[in-house]
Amino acid sequence: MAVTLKQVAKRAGVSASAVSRTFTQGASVSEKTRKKVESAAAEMGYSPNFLARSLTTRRTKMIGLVSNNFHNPIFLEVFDLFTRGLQECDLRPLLVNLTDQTDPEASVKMLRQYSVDGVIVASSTLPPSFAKAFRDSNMPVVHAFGRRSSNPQVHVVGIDNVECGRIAGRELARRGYRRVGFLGGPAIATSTRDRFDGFIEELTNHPKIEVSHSFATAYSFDAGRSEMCRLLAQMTPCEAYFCGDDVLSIGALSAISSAGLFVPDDIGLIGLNDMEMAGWENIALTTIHQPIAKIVGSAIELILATLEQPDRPPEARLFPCHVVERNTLRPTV
Amino acid sequence: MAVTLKQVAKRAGVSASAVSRTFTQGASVSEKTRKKVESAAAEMGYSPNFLARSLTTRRTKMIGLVSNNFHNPIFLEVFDLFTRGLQECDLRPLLVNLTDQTDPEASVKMLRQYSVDGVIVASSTLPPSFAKAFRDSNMPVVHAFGRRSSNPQVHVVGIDNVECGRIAGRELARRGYRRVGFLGGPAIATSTRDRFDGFIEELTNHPKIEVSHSFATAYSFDAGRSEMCRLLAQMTPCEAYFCGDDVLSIGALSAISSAGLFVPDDIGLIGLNDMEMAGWENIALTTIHQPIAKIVGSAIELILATLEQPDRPPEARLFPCHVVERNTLRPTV
DNA sequence: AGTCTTTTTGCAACCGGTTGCAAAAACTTT
DNA sequence: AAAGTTTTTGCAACCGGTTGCAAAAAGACT
Repeated sequence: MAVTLKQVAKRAGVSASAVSRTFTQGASVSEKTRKKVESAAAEMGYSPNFLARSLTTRRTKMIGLVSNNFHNPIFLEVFDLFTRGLQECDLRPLLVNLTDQTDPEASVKMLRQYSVDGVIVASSTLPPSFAKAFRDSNMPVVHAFGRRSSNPQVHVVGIDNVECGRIAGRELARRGYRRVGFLGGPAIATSTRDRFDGFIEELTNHPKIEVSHSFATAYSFDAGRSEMCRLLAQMTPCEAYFCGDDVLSIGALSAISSAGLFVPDDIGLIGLNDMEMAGWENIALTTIHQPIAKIVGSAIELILATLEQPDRPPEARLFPCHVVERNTLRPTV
Repeated sequence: MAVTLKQVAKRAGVSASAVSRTFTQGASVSEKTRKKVESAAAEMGYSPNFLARSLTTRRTKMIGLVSNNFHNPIFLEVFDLFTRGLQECDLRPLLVNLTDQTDPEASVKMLRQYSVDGVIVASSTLPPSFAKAFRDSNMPVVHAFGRRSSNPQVHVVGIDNVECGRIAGRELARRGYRRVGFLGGPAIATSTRDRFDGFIEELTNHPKIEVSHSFATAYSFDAGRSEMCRLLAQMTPCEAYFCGDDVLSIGALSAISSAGLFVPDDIGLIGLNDMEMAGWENIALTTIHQPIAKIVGSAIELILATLEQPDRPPEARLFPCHVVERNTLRPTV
């Protein structure tokens, strides 16, 4: 059906190689034959078949984009940034939705079968071993929003979740809260654990502050809401909570107002991410800003570099985060 | 690097064809050679290269998923459903983010170069001609969330936007509002126009109701918020508004409460989509439910059918919508 | 055991391109 | 004009598979 190189060659009265060369960067073709080929190609509506080409060049310009966060609105921003960024580099994202499955094997196999040039794992909940499975199968891989491990095996781009926990702890202490809580995401998620560790660590510097914690079942509105409902039903809820991320915070916010309480007067809340929605005027969440665009940009940059140089030693790029003050924490005392 | 069919053939002591046949459905291989091949393949970690295969089979099992709605949270649900659904059918989504570009040419070319088996256009704002460009280039295509046109050229799956406009009009009339407004999405979007037309049409049945309208610049929170701010600054805002979609409604909601007004007491609001967020307790938007999962499922079904039978006549599948009552319209009089 | 069927197998051509290599063509230089 | 140099060209092999076809092997039947 589609026009092939050979047909163009015939029409232009040249060899197949000549046609191929006109369509490959930096190949040697005279201006004269190039013109002939180009006009023949234009008349016939020819454009080269990338997959056939990839067979010999060993480059498909496809990147596997693997994620399991399809319920956190921040990931729409993430996908937007990734797809735009990749397209600008002339790469095509092959999207893989892991749903609930956390075993990399099937994805590794599938992405190998499609010969993707590299893989970006975009998830804050998957363990480093997940990304490593791609590496072990000889694919360039970058884990975006991943966890930096002590001896890194794959490229990681993200934030220092432990430090974010500290920042949150410091911020609550600074505001004079005396009973604070950690309302985390799923307890198995690496990001949750790290944020928790940092939070606890920071608050050991403030021995007078009472700290408690609990975990929601997912990074989602509903999970945040129901966990906060549970907490409010207890004898003594905390004065302020550090929520695992913004969408949990928004769920918590909803639970609090349903209980007839007010933020920040009755209960303080600080989130993490600074997703678009956190800035919406009817939410106005005080939160820790995660520089998503930088993370995504850097992940793309890193995957590109790794395509050039596959055995580049694994690198961890962590970006600093900062508090964005809005209306869910009381003013400093 | 990767293991090839030939290597497996050698190891198993059979011909290349034998190996190929063990990995193709319904090919004729004896149990004995199949076993030999399978164990050799397992030892060497072989799995067939899909792209090389596609060269002869003319099937890549890749589907282009083209969208321009990366700022409306409902599209995260849409992408989740599409990716899951396609994966279940053993198809891979190659994601294309159109950003602001509305010219299909580049996407058509690119997806042809990658030999995708079919294309799903997921957008409520692109015109039918966009999807048609793929059809014209001989690719099976389904336009999800698209507009049904009088003589359909491509498959369309979605809702009847005109009817939705009518439903909204009817609902506002039923509640006894006397001055109502249409706060639409971008005026060029087909969905906006259709919803508008239906709304107006319905309200001509109620000559005593005053109707006005305006358009936001995008289907986004900010656009909804600023348009509603503008409306509230006018002499006489309406008693109730039909917003182009939920995310616009939520923006409008925010503007209203910033102005110190209350919903539904001072102003009524009805949205469209019934996205997850509309049900969040602190939003509780009365809205028209669009059956997204059905639309996506049906779009996938239709693209599958079209892969089998490419010249299947274009079909329009429109699903009925209904009002979901929450807290943003006053009770019926 | 010999003949006829059916199943399995390998050969070779092909899918749509790229690329090393040597020959041909186009320039330079003397 | 001949020789030397550089650029352009086509041939043929290859990338990793699939598939039509005819030959070989296996099974069924006298």
